[in-house]
Amino acid sequence: MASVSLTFPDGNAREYDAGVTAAQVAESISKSLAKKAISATVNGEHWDMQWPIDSDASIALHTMADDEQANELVRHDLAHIMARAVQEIWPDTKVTIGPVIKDGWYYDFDSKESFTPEDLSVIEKKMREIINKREPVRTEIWDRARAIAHYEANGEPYKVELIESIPGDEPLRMYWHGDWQDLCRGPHLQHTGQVPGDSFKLMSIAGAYWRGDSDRAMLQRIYGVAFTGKEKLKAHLNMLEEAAKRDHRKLGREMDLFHMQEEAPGQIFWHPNGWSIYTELQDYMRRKQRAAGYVEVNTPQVVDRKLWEASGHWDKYQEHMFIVEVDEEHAREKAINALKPMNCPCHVQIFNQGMKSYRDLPLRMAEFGSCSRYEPSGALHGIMRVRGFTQDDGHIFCREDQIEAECAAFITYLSSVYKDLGFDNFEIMFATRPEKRVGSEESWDHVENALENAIKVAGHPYTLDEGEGAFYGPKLDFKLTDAIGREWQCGTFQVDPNLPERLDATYVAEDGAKHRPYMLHRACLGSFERFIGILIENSAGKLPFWLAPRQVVVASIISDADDYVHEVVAALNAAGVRAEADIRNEKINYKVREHSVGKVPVILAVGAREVEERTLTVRRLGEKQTSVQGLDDVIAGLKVDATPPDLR
RNA sequence: GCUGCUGUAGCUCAGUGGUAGAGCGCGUCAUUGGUAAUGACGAGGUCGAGAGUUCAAUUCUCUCUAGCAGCACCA
Repeated sequence: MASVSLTFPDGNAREYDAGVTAAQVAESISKSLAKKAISATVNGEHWDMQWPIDSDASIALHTMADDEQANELVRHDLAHIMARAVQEIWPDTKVTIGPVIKDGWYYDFDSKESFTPEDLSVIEKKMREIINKREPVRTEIWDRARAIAHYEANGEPYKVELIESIPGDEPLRMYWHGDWQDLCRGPHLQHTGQVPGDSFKLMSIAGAYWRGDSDRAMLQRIYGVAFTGKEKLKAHLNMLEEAAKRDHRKLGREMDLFHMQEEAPGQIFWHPNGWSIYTELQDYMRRKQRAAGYVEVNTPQVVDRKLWEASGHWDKYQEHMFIVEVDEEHAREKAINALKPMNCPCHVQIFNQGMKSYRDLPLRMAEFGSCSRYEPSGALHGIMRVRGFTQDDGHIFCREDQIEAECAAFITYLSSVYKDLGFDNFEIMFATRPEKRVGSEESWDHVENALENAIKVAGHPYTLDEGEGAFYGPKLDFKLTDAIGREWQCGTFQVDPNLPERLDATYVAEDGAKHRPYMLHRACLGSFERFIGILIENSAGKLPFWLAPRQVVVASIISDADDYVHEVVAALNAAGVRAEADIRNEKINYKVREHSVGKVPVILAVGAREVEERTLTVRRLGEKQTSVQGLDDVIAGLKVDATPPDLR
């Protein structure tokens, strides 16, 4: 019999009969390892304990201590165990797919009856029973005809469809957890008892389209989370609780920032506190973009369809547009307009006024552009996804040879803004030419190179998103990471030769002839609405002092201090600090609690001592400790805190 | 838009086929207190909108609307 040489992580090699399984290898080392082992890595591939090894290879055996492999297996086995549990409880249920995702797994089912949240604990209980049976997991390779016949006989049409979409030469692997069987690439654990029964939880039920296609059947998806130990599950559930506490919709109410109501779905009523954040942020952005060489413009909200037809939006984007029909009493013709969903066509109109010379390029045009988009109702989410929003929009009109420098400058600008706003980490996604595209290969080469070079000059790591660019040009998307590890796509940089063409934008070059400029679409925050939502959740409502709507409350302890309170408030306001007096007839404990809940960063308490000594007792949000400081020192310090980062 | 769930006082939520309750908040009064809730009293609701069933609907049914979770979209 042929033999194979297996090399272990410590560098030692051992000979085995060809076709040896990882389980047999583990057995040859020790009984306890054979029991504890969950899988192997063979030549870099995650390997089931049952799979045979036919040629020389490197091998590493895994136990539950190897988090990466253990998580994958536990979650994947739980997907199968859950599907088995569901089919045992509701035998008519048809199974589809159940992949591992971040922190857990899901499985999609087709079932006549809809699952309820109460069903989750029933399913969980059944899953634990299956785990406790410690039934073996086994696997076989089947040919297609047998597999299809099997699933047809069992009334599992989705599995049949899946098999038919798998390339013909690929072997089909079948897995059994006890008697329950599923088509699966593997690997899996050795038996169901290897799944820790106390480290998973079914989370929710939701609809999901078969194969992610909104034209196909709606299935029922059950989500679960799972880890290798119960402490890790607990930590995860705590994190979810923390995220719920930070929810901008909850904080928006508690801090009295904004509200939304039924009469204006997807649009925001900004209250004084929220609008203070908004205008502070906008003032900051205005200074930043002016410093970056932009001119600011403003364009109309209601624009005749003719312009949208010319730009192509009428054709491609109409279902997302608010159409405004004006039927004036004596008008012969009904005017049909649309609220602008984007600012770009309007910016081209400004560019097109008068003759532009190559000397005018690059022309950087910015607008805090209010856009209205009829987003699908299910897409709306607090102030993060709305129908009326304002972009920190900008368009750079330039020549092809200016793209690289403009892109590099934008990355610098964006880094500086994100850093000022408390986000040190962001990721760049570089989306390149898609299959369906316009323009010459040569021009795509140039433009893609320009973007790639710009990223390299910035020295920033990036991820290639191949084939995901627009049909007319490549783009960069900027994703920032918040305080609890969530990612948000905010900034974008897109190269567009198409719209200048459609709207006939030209400039006169050195040769005296008219040429087509490129148009670079770019946004840094994305929209003020979404970005403020992210700021709120990132800071859990404890915004940096300069952005906080209510910066200081001066609270009296006794009414004899009222005059001094007013004096301090006036002095702070004169120094550019948003301060207010709280001279209500309440105890200081009550005032401290109320303003702490309201996320006011600084509370200045004033009693007999402070009046006497002209001092203030300073308490910062989140700190138990207070300190007594002189009036002038406090004002000077807070004046600095209240200064936006770009003005310090 | 699709699947499922939800809509009761400003907020968080109980509850019922015979037109409603709690806590917090709000108002009034008393209390002048030293860093996360002083006490008493009081006001406050077309029970999301419309239709149907019923002697009677906040409760049951349907339609609409808005929100929530996910999907599909996306700044």
